Amino acid sequence: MPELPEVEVVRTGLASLLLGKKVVSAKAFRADLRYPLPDFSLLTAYKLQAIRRRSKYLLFDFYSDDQSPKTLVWHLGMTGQFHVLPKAMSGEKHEHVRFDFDDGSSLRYRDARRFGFAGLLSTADWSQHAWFKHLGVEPLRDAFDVAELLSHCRGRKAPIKNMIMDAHVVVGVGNIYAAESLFLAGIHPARAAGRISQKRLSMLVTAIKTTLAAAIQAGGSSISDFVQVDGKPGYFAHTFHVYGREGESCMRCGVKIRKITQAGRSSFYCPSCQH
DNA sequence: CTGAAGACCTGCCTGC
DNA sequence: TGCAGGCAGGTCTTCA
Repeated sequence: MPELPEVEVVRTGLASLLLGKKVVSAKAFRADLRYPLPDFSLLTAYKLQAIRRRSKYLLFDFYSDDQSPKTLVWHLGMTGQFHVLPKAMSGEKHEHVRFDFDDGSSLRYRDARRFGFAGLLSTADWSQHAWFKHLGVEPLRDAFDVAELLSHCRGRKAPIKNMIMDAHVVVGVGNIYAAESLFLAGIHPARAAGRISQKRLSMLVTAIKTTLAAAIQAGGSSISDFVQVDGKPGYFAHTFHVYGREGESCMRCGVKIRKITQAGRSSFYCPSCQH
């Protein structure tokens, strides 16, 4: 389900419901998702102190009075969903993990395609884990600027779309927001990254920040099966400029939107507005 | 090193 | 109505 904005919306939703609660029990209903799952029962009697986000990962910080702090790391893959439901409510289809808290609420993880994954790490050194060690900058931070992007693009022949979707370069930009950002910046998705002027890369940096921030503001736009943490369907209608609009008219110039395949993924663009 | 392609899974939509 | 085929938000591994 998620690109960065959706993960951020899930983060704030879960934080509003669960911070300060103590884990009474925690268990998985299968041994693995994408990777083997950790022993969630180790979190019993821990309290949830904070929920952070790095890239598309959620970081749940737990503490206890007599044991060292732990950080539960979670990636939602393509179809992962967290719901907070009453403890008594029965499990849903594809529910793989549940955490019960001391106030009677219950956090459930569903994931039809099981591309999600989780790990239980020490709070002191989670960032040294292989999942995080080589990640690029956060797109909404000041550290993501034209100099940073230029340093990765210089001399590269790979298409710019692949470059901005590469988590070593900048994190959190998925297929949908890559397409939308490139439209806003007027850059063709297949253009070689090393052959784009600094001025246009600068516009791209701004477009990525604007697009992601707007999507977070809208409550996480994109996904047809996006569901809010209270379990209610939470599909926020959102009009994209190019994503999913093959054959329809460009909102800016009227020319028909085209679709191509890059690195096995669909790319949408306006042949008149993007070069 | 770079870049492309395949793999992991299930659900849903399209077309015959 | 049934069923094969294609496609889907992400990431990692393999191969040329």
